Amino acid sequence: MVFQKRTSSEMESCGGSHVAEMPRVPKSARGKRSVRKKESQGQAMCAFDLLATVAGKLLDEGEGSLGNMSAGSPVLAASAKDVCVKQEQCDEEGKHLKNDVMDQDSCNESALISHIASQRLADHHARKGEDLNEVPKAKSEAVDKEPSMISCTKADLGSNFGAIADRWSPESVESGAFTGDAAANVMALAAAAFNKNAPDMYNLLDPMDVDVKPPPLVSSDSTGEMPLYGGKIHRSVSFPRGPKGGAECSVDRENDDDDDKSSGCTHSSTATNRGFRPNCTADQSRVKKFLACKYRKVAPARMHKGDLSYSDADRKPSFRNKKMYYTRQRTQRSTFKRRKMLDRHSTLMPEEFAKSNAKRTTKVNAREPHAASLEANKGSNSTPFHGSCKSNDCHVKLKIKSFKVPELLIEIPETASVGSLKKTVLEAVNAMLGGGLRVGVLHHGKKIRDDSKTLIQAGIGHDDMLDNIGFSLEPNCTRHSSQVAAPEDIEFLETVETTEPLARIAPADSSSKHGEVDASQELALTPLTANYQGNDHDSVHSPGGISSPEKASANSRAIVPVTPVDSSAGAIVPANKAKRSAEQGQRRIRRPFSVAEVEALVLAVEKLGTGRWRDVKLRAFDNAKHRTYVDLKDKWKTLVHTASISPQQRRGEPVPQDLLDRVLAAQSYWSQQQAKLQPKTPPLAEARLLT
DNA sequence: CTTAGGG
DNA sequence: CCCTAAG
Repeated sequence: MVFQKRTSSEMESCGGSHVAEMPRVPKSARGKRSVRKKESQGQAMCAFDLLATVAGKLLDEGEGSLGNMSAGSPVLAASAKDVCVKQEQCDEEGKHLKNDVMDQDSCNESALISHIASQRLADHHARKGEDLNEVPKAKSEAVDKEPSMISCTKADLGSNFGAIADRWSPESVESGAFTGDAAANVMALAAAAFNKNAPDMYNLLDPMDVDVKPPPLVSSDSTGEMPLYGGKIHRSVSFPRGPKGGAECSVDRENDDDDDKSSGCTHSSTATNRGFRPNCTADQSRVKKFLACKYRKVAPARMHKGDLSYSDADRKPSFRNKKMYYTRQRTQRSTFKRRKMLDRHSTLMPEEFAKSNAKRTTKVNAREPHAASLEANKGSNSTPFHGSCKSNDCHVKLKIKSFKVPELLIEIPETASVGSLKKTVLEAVNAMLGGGLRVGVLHHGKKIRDDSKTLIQAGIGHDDMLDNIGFSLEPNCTRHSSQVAAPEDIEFLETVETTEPLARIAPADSSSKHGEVDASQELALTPLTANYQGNDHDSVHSPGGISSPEKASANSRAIVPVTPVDSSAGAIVPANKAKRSAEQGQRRIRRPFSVAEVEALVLAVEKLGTGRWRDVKLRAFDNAKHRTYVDLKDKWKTLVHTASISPQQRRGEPVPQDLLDRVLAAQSYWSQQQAKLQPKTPPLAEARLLT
């Protein structure tokens, strides 16, 4: 039982209700990663799970607990304890279970807390003679099915605090989304209850290892914190505490999905559903070469299994399979990475790709994993090029009206709808673009391969018949052609929020100048894609906003690839074995952090502290496929630096001063925090040195 | 793989 | 951003 001891000071300042992040103590102190919370998944059911576990245990217990219950004693507490004891007794399985439960710890602390709180309240009232009937009854129900646990809570709450309940819809309870006010109220109540029943509370909390961490530097207030990138929404509620003006106690609540309807904070990027943002974010991030093999060896066929079970397991854990479930869960991460690597390593095995997609894709016909496969033809595809170039001086003016996409071969079942056809094509194109393209130049029908040649050398001059020149998009790039955005770029564009899915990739337009219309419509119509949009938009309206829809329609822009690919796009794989191998050594393109990103980063660091970059990533940039934790760390580094230099010396998109201030504040706070915990024998050591 | 730092 | 040593 990992029972993080509270610092006495923390106890005082927080009245025992403090739940904050644990600073990353020097490696060892923090324990193995196994204990690391799987923040990225199953957060919704964390609290749920515990309850479920309890319920399950209770069921197994049989009469014992039931009797307990009718007695009106804090069932939850009792059972929780029970579970613990039991777990300790049990061997293997028990351990797993226990660990797993703890694994989830912080994932949904507040959910637990609030739940507990309400439970407490209910108990409280029950003891006072109120709701005597209702409460026990609700509880017994709760033991039967986990869902009722929730409703029970709500019921209790409702009967006692109608006002709150009003704003606390079942959904919100379940998903953990409450409005700031409601949350505040609840939390206040919780706090009250907490104090009254502190001892009991501990019983509840301890087994959960409700992360006891030093107070976060800044606990977001009731306005709630809203990570910009996560698919989850962090709502923090802080309840007033003792005289100490220091850090606040905050219970951070991370809900993960579809909730938030009641929270009033709607943001495209928050409207995501975790189930859809699975592991497979076809991460383009760089992965060390060897790993791929390594992983492949380790878990060859596991992938599918894990993947497929993911959503299910995630949403509907079963008591019985708990062990299995968590095991899988644990596996997931590596699965994710694995996929990343496979991705990186050129081609994804069609099967896997398709399969994993089929799972999340509502559209892709499950029976037809290879709903669409395409093949781009190897050769270059000449393009209709309207060389309307006037020449003046030594400049050659070219006007490219459109590019022709390399030939694509698409297979789709006859039964497929036109919509899905469109989508498939779109995906195919995107996939291809994502796979990398290169621009070829044709002159008099001949390919000019030597990139170093000057135009003149190549024979392209003003007096040249410009009609003789042509461009082509070629699959399989060794992208050195600056013309085409690197896959990451594409991703970026896509994520930047623009809606144009892809502008004009089709042959010369025939009617509409806004080629993107079609595509975007398509996207919009596809729930699936819509989801991605939410998911993948890692940056929310970057202030410095890169692209705007209009931009895309500029006719000069022959190509504006915006790939919805990534994670889930389609069951298509660029047939052209886009060999990215060459790009192995390619430096990633530079993507300056937007203010929004910076803010998200700051927010996350304020809460998690420095030195937990992986967590920060997961928390605030989970959806930003680029932006590795190393990036975040680096960014923080530069932010700190930036903050410490004069504004005049800063470059790039100016970061709001207040953000920088927060950076400094957080930086110093956490470094202190670290210093405090670091020296295990600081006093002694120093003393010695001094003597 | 993650962290932490230097480059 | 990249690269690496450590853990």
